[in-house]
Amino acid sequence: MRKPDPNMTKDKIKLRKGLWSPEEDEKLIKYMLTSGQGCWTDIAKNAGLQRCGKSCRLRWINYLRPDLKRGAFSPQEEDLIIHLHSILGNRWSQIAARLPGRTDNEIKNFWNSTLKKRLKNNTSTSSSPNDSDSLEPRDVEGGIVPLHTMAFCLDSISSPPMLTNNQFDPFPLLNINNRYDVMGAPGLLDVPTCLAQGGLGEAFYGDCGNILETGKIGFEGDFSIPSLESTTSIEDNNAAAINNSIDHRKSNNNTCFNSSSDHQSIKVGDMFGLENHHWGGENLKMGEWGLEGLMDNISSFPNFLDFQVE
DNA sequence: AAATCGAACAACCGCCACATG
DNA sequence: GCATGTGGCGGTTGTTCGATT
Repeated sequence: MRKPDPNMTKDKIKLRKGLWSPEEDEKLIKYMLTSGQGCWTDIAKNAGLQRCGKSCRLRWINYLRPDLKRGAFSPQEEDLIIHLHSILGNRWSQIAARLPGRTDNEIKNFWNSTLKKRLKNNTSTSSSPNDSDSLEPRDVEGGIVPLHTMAFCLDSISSPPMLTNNQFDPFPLLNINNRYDVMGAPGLLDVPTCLAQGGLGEAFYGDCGNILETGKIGFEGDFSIPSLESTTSIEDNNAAAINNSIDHRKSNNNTCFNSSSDHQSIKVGDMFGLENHHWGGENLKMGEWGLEGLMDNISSFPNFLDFQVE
């Protein structure tokens, strides 16, 4: 972490609360995309925002970040959320990490407002144990947990795409060369940590960020992600992401996930330039209940390659 | 047209872990 | 070891907006 700023308490100004205005959004976006470095308190100050750093961070992560996908959840995403929740419980950040372009807040809201009720209705007659807010993971041995889902979640990504010098990287968590994070502490986060914290959800470029498929893990269906190298350069992606970030307040009608034809499938190994590499450095809190061990078992699970949406 | 209600979403709050002096 | 600042997370509350009456 960063050392405390001794000036922090001196010039206390009245901090705004509540909804963000478009002007505030614009300020934050511009600052983040031009010089988004430093701790969030500094960012808030330097961007000319009368907001606390925490508020800026939340606004950026949940709403302004260029790689966010907006719009309704697809049936595949819903299914995945349900599956993941059955395994992970209310660990929204970890669930979000497995849903590219989605935030924990978004998923949490979706769960609380929609899925929970739907499951409740569906299970009101069957009294399925799956309907719960329990933080406890389901019993894998009982065969309820879809192991293929877990396999999708936790397969490793080894190395991020490289950017050349002076390229702005709106997703610096992935930039192993620069190795600074949005919060601005150089080298604060190494890549495995980034992936552990941000996970796949923050690991993909493009405004759609559809779910990956690897050589080992894939989906049958509409899941794919745009290739980094296929149709656009990284700079193009960044520019598009910037534009998208500024524009998406006006039109939140992305239809990602709905059209597989728009995207090319990509293997993670290709994407990151490595094959058959398993990254095992995630300091998983999940390990609290033996998820790592679970994953070891999953790799031998016969059907874990397939994700079938009923 | 106005009032009411509920769903969906945005943002805040409190807690915790971690880094630093 | 302690105090402090910061980031991250999950729970909760507040706000907006469309549907219904």
